[in-house]
Amino acid sequence: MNTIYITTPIYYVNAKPHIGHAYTTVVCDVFARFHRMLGYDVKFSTGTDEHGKKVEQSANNAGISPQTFTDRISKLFRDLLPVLNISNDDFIRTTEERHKRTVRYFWKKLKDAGYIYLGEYSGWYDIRNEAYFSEDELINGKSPLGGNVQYMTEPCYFFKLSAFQDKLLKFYEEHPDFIYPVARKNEVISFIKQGLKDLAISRTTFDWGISVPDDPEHVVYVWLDALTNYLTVNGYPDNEDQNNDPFWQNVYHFVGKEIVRFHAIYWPAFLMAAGIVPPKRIVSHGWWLSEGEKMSKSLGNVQDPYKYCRLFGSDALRYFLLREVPFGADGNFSLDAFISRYNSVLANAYGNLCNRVFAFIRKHCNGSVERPSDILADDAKFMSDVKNILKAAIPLIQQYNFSRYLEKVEQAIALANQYMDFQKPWSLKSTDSVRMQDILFTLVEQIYRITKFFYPVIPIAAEKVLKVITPKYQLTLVDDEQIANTINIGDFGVLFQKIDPSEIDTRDVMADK
RNA sequence: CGCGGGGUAGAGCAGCUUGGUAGCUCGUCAGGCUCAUCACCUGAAGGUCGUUGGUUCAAAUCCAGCCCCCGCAACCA
Repeated sequence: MNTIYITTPIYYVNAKPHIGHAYTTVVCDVFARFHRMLGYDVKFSTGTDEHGKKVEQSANNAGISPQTFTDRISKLFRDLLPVLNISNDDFIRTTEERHKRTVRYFWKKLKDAGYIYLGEYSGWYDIRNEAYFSEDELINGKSPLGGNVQYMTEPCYFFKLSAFQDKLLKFYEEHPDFIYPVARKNEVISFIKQGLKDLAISRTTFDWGISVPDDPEHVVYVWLDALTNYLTVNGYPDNEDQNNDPFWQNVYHFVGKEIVRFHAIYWPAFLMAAGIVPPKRIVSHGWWLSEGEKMSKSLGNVQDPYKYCRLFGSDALRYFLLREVPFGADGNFSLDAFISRYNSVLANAYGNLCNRVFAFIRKHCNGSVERPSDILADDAKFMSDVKNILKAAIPLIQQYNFSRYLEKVEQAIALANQYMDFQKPWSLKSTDSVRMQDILFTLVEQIYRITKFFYPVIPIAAEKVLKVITPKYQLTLVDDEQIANTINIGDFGVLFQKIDPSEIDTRDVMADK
């Protein structure tokens, strides 16, 4: 059996989830559902990254302990999952015992292999902002953050990243699809070619982190801590032989473009040092602007995924996120565009198609249609056109091209509407009820096929439709499944209620300040 | 010479890897249908594909320069 292990990044608990977090998670969920339908054994994880100085400070500012603080924010991320209808198998928190154990084991592994050494970190330290800067970053003798600086040196563990420069470049060459898209890969390569310095992987200036084995003065650098979550979820180190693990061999890390470097450089280097094969794919997506501008709290334009789901349903948000922007590129999230796509595709084209066909069968065929004994040329063409379009859609998902995949699904929907208009079953009510039923059966059968392809993106609506057609529907894309020879259509309401733009205001969907 | 992304019909985008009738959604206009969520179907108008030059029988697509717009610049999620 084919296996695949799909991960979201673990989200930093410094702020509550916004549309960007929802996006990454939804992308992974669609990818996961799609692969399940293709018969893959899927492992799909997400979670929260909870250590680090920023979290410690935020907790202090809020007057609560870091653990209480992270419990609170982590819950917001966890609670978003059912709201978005996410089918994850695991939710990992870096503050969990299982993870701390993995990180310490992994650290020792790197150390025993000789890739960790104790050294000194020095630089210009901004005391007020607790951050180091290099000489050329200083502005008029002050830090870029405006604080006074002094030259400081502190003990620090380093990872011998410099030893991996050539190995990484060789690895990319041997695995040309490792980083998607190509633009990001080129960035990574040019970054490495500038030269890799050893990486500081411990801190002594704060406590909120996983203590370094045998040296509790230090806590593990948050990125080393965070990246290791992918191993924790996969059962490491109890399941130590990751190189022969079917999930690890097929792990896809979906990430935002801002963290490609950590996943495509540091992470493979850490793994190589520990004797574990690097992940199979780093798949990077772009960022969302909000109403044409960078999302920011001060502008008050942070799009709130909870509010979209509450107002329009998770299917609608999932559909919009995947359809609006070509995967990999930046996109603009606007309420107008959301409503426009929702109305034209979900309500008008697809929802109305289901409704007109099902309502017709209930009104004029006593709710039941039989498989036709005669297939006319028009029917055959319609069926094969739909089949060909849907078939062409499958590789698009495997290329992460979600928007073009949905374009294909929409093309198939348009074909069905065209077929019905052209065949005019309503004109046959009193003249040829057999032909009329044949047309409707053909339509239902194609709606069934199309809906299965729509399922990974809009699972709730799709299951409603499939269930109306047959209670024994199968969530699979592999076989050219035949539906029953008799179809009974039960009660069916409006699938996607149209949105009246005049009733919705951007204030209804922005996060509270 | 820091790195990267982008500039295609009124709006928003695809197409560029593998050169060869410029496509989609919304909007506009004109028809059709009346099964359906005033939905659906057909047709039309509208683009010298940022700019200049080059390669080629042929360039939105390849190459070079230029002009705008937008991100990112190593302990930072």
